[in-house]
Amino acid sequence: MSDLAAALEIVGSRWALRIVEQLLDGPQRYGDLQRELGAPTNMLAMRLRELETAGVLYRLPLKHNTRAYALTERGLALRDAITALGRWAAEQA
Amino acid sequence: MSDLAAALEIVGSRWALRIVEQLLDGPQRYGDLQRELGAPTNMLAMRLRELETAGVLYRLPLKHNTRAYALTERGLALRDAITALGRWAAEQA
DNA sequence: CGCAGCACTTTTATTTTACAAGTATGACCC
DNA sequence: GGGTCATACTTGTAAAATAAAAGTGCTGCG
Repeated sequence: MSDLAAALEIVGSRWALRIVEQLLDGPQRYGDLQRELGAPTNMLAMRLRELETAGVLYRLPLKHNTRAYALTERGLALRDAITALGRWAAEQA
Repeated sequence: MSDLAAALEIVGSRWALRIVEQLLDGPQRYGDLQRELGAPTNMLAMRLRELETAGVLYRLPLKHNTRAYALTERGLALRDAITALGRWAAEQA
């Protein structure tokens, strides 16, 4: 399996990269992500679980029963790829 | 819609980026892509059609009834994003 | 004409995603 | 200490994307 294929196994599903992009601005809570992305809530929950076990992000406990999601170093390392894709879309003819 | 979301609309489906990656090595025929990628043939046909209308690749007629698929300039511009993703997967801990 | 290779299409099953509604937990208020 | 509220999910079901397998339509060749 090529490197690209390996990457897509982790962040190739529909919302994964968008979640990471959102978290590049800093840790955010579940409801914030949901509002910003407009992702279905069950998809968001599933992706967050997958990305957590993949070591891309982690849960950051806050007060009460709330928590925030934050990128690990491995998650932050996706910045280059995300900006590259964003730039590509932006440089439309 | 963010730039990233726009990019994923075009190359966010499961095989799209892998097809482009394969074509970065130069134009290839349908059967070659199929063998290299191991993609289902109906998916391959559908993605090629979509990527063609998106201006990422074009059909290059060869002899007989055969043709090759080649990247447009817009397709070639995806190289940065693809290598960034590949590098990310390769730098695993 | 019959056959073989290539580039697909069609059909059907399985998985993924979307949409809507419901549940669990704890804080806050009285 | 019971009711209400916000947050973070889960559950159930429908729609869509993907996978797997077989079939179709061209050439060109002998």
